Amino acid sequence: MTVVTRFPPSPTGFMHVGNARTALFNWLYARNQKGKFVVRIEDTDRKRHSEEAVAAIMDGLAWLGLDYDGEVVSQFSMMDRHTEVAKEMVAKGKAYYCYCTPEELEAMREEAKEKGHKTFYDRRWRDADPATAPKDIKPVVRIKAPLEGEATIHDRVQGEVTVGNDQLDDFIILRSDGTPTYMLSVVVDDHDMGITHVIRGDDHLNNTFRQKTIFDAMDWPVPVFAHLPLIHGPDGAKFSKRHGAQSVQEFREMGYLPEALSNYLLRLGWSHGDEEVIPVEKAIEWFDLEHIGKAPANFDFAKLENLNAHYIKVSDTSKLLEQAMPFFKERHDLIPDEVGIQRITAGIDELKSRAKTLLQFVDEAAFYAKSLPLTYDEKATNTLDGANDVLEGILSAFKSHTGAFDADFVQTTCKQVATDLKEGKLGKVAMPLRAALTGTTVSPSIFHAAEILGQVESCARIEAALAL
RNA sequence: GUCCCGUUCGUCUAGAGGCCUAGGACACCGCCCUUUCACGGCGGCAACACGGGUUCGAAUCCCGUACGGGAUGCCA
Repeated sequence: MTVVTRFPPSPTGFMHVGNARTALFNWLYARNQKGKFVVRIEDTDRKRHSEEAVAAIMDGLAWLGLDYDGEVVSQFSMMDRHTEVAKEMVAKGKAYYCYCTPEELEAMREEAKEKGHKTFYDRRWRDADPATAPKDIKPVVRIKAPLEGEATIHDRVQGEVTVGNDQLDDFIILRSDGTPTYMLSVVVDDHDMGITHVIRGDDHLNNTFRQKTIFDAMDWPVPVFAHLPLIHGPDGAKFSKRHGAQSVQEFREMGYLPEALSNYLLRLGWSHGDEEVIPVEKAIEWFDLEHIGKAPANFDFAKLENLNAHYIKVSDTSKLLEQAMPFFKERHDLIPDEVGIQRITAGIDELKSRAKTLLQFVDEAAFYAKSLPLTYDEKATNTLDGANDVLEGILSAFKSHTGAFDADFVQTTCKQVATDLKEGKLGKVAMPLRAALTGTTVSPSIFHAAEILGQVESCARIEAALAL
């Protein structure tokens, strides 16, 4: 049997990291099992539906590298089929029309709550005579849930879970306007699409028992279920905007690499012994349902950042540069030209090893691509202040130099100037040079940076700093 | 209220009755490297929620308590 998993987002306008993780787990399981991974947009609620919202989901999937099989299914487009199934259930005596108004239902719930009972619908129309139906009320269709006994599901994560049937009410499968509810649509679609494994958030665990009654009523095989615990914010509360970021697009904007986010999300709740850094090929090879944890996990930005630093280090240079381009524009109003890119590439190892995010990477690489006049931050200005003797010393040595202009030469020069002017304190020389060359006080090895900038550009930058 | 699920270092986790003096990673602290900030290397701090069982032996099995989370919609 071919495994078929699914990702069924409702189009909310962005892709929540929790959703992203669910998608990732489904995708990994399908790929591990050489099965199929399908995407179905849960757009039956037309009020919420919009093309942009769908696009945001697809964008998130693409960014994370989660490719799907077949066409994206719109649940809305399957509506006739859902309605048909509901009618069939009525015909088979598995469901019935209920003429209660929302107001009546509300009153029912209120009363039950006061008496401390379950706030269930009291099933007053379950066995009522259809002849007594009011003509002016459009009915809903309710399922006939089993009245006694208990139901058990064998969840691959949660284990065996049993709930008494007295906990299930006759929930609505068709609204009074004739549209199907989520509970019906999921089951019909999962069946029709041949979904074999339902991997989703454990907020659906209770719903599973409701859905099972539909599968049973239609005599359809029940898929394998695996309910993942939810992700919480760093403080243990529900993960939301106030924690800094909640959608994958926000993480992208913060300079995280998709590989890092997906590796992080994978380890949040799933493990493979002591493995921490798990490239996607290994993830596919190793992924299973058995090692998914049962406890909810708190999101930790520091650990994500650490993984991100790792993936920046090992990432392909041209790919990294491509991803960094928008950030150069955004943060430095800079579009690195050919020379800039050459210099950045020459210094890429240091740049990579220092950056935790693409934002940091861009900030530290920008000086290579900038042209005069540079802007100097406050610390750089202070460092430059009163350092003209040092800069002049370096400048004259640079200008009269005729051999290879490399890091060794620059370092030797700085040491000489330090000996001559600063009692051998290299920092007193290297820092002003750094400020002059980069406009900041933090950068990779300034000796190496000078080599990359070259003799001409280095001299020009020193002269510019002297002219301040 | 009722039902369901969960609980190992600050955080993510390993752990399937003896391998546990509880392992790894991140964070944190210290040292080394060093022109800055990082990277890197080495070392350190730090946990089985609580109470009862079962067993020769329990982080691992059972029961209870506490604390978290979820469900209880003509939302998905």
